[in-house]
Amino acid sequence: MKKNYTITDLAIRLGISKSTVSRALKDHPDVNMATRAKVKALAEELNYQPNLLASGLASKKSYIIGVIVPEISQQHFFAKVLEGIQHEAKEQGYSVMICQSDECFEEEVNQAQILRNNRAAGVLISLSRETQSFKHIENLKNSGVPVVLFDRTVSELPVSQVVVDDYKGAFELTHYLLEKGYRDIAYLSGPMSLEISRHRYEGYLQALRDYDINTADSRVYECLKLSSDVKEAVRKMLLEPKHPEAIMCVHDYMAVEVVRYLKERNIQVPQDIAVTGFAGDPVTDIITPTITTMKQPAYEMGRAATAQLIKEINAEDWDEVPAIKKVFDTVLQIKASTR
Amino acid sequence: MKKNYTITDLAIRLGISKSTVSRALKDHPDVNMATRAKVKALAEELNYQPNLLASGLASKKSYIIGVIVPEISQQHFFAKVLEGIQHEAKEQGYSVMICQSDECFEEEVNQAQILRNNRAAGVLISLSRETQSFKHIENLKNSGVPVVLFDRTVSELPVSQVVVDDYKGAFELTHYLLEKGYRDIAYLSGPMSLEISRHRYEGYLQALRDYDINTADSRVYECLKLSSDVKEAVRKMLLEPKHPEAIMCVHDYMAVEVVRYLKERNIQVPQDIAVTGFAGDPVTDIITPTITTMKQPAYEMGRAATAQLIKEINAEDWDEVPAIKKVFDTVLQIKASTR
DNA sequence: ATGAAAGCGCTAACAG
DNA sequence: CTGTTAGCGCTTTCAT
Repeated sequence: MKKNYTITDLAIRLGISKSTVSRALKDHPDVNMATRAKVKALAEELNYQPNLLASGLASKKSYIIGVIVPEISQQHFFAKVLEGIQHEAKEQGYSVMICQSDECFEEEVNQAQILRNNRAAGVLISLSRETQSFKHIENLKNSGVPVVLFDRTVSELPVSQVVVDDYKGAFELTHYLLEKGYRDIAYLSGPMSLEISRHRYEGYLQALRDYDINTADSRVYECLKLSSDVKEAVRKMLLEPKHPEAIMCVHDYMAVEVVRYLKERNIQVPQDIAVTGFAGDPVTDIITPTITTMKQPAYEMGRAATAQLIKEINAEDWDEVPAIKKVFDTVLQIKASTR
Repeated sequence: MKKNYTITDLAIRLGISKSTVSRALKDHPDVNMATRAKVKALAEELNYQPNLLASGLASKKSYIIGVIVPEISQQHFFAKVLEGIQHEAKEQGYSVMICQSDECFEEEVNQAQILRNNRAAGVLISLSRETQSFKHIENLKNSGVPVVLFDRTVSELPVSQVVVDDYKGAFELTHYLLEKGYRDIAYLSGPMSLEISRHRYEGYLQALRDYDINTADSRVYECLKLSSDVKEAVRKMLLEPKHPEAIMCVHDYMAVEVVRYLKERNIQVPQDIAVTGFAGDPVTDIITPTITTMKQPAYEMGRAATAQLIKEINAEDWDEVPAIKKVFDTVLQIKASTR
């Protein structure tokens, strides 16, 4: 088991001081070309590996970006955002520490603390569906750790945010259905605790209103747990005298559930009932029928959030970089689940 | 912006020494109950947060487990393994630092180094498809960082491994097809650079041999890049005088591609050609027809790999914990893509 | 049961 | 351009 060499080791072998070694290694300007070369050569030879704990401790800087996402295995969106985050971070010399809250508030708080204790330079968060209190976010900021929220955010929070225009997305999607002649459009909402759920719902409502449709009549179901809630909601709809002409879902994975359930019940999509999703998950292209959806630019959101975070990390000396809100547009993808 | 309190701050306010505070905080046995209580109370009050960089540096210990996966957005398997890893790690008091190699060797080496420089306590790796050299893994071990490989491993490496019996899985799957009467079974392989690809291929071959089928005749295509390779391979098959009765795919995502392409060409699955996958990705239940596959216990593999890693981390004082190889069985899931 | 002191590996003034 | 000197915040003998 080989020893891990330190700058002191290098210094001794070269007969120079630690500081010079340290400077040489990080290409500090005022260090003689010759010595720099010597140091680097030896470092290479001995396979010197800097101890980032030590350097972080001494410099009070770190190159780790923490990320907290609700989950990664159900929603392709998050996986794709992570890809964007990692690419942007890497390009700017940062590493990424990914944590999952499992949609659990307590766990989110926990992860935030761990990230903070590991002295992450900054943290990116997409809120769990349970999150209603934001002390953990304040704590981070108060400790000097910049935070950028993405996708699942809370507008009022004084932190930068990277989102999609959920209201507009849902509005446009509903509008599209209305133009196509659908009138009786049911809506499967996500948990109203999430701002994005509320925004999408609002967009849906407004579009209906623009068509003078009495929204009081429209069927809206809030689905918390996945599969069971969705099936239950659809089952109820089908019991009513007249089933809806279309079912809008707050998320692709719900739309998938709906389509599967309708198929099970031998109801044709879109002939009998149309279905739409939201997110642009690849699965919407795989299922039969393919599902009309609103694509979110996940990868770009990840990059943007990270770029902003790093900006705040760097600017931190002169504190108070204004919190920005970056809003991406969604793109309507018309597929076979609507006609 | 609040100050981050240190144990020194606590010590001064309580009029006791740093060491006592340190001990009290980590429930060291020989520290008076009363003082311990006082310390903890103050820590709570001031919202003291330990600096893990400092403690890691001083103790030469860390509670971070590094993970390197090829990617997370395409294969549900990896996302699920990560879930298992995180749960197990959390239960044992570890945090997880996830990195993606993006199927790129250079990046994998890079991430390994970053993890090492951040003094990860141990590292879990699933190899990129490019990886042919293993110096980065030796480097980790040589630096005293235990490594456990999972899924994409290399048997010869002297490190613990957590895998599925790929040979057996493919063998059984092929056997199942043969029993069902299929004889002309084409095979879409993954990159032969990966051991799992080779093992699955071997299992396929052996099953054919057991049925006295001339394997020289069987059509095998190695697919490297996803979509294009798969389509090309299937296109070729269809140009031949007689198309295969079944197409086995090394992975569910390939099977999905195949099914989509066959549908595009108006070829019935399974009536004209049967298709099978491997992994047990949820998408195999969503696509029409649903795809027969071999389920891998991803979550359990994640947990097992992590448990083993932590065992090695802890045992490390008395070095040379024997490297183990944990082999999980796969489960055949018969669905609509075969009859 | 507690304190003093040394040091983990590195950075960063400050001198020269 | 380079060396000296202090720490960063915490752990850990070794005394007491």
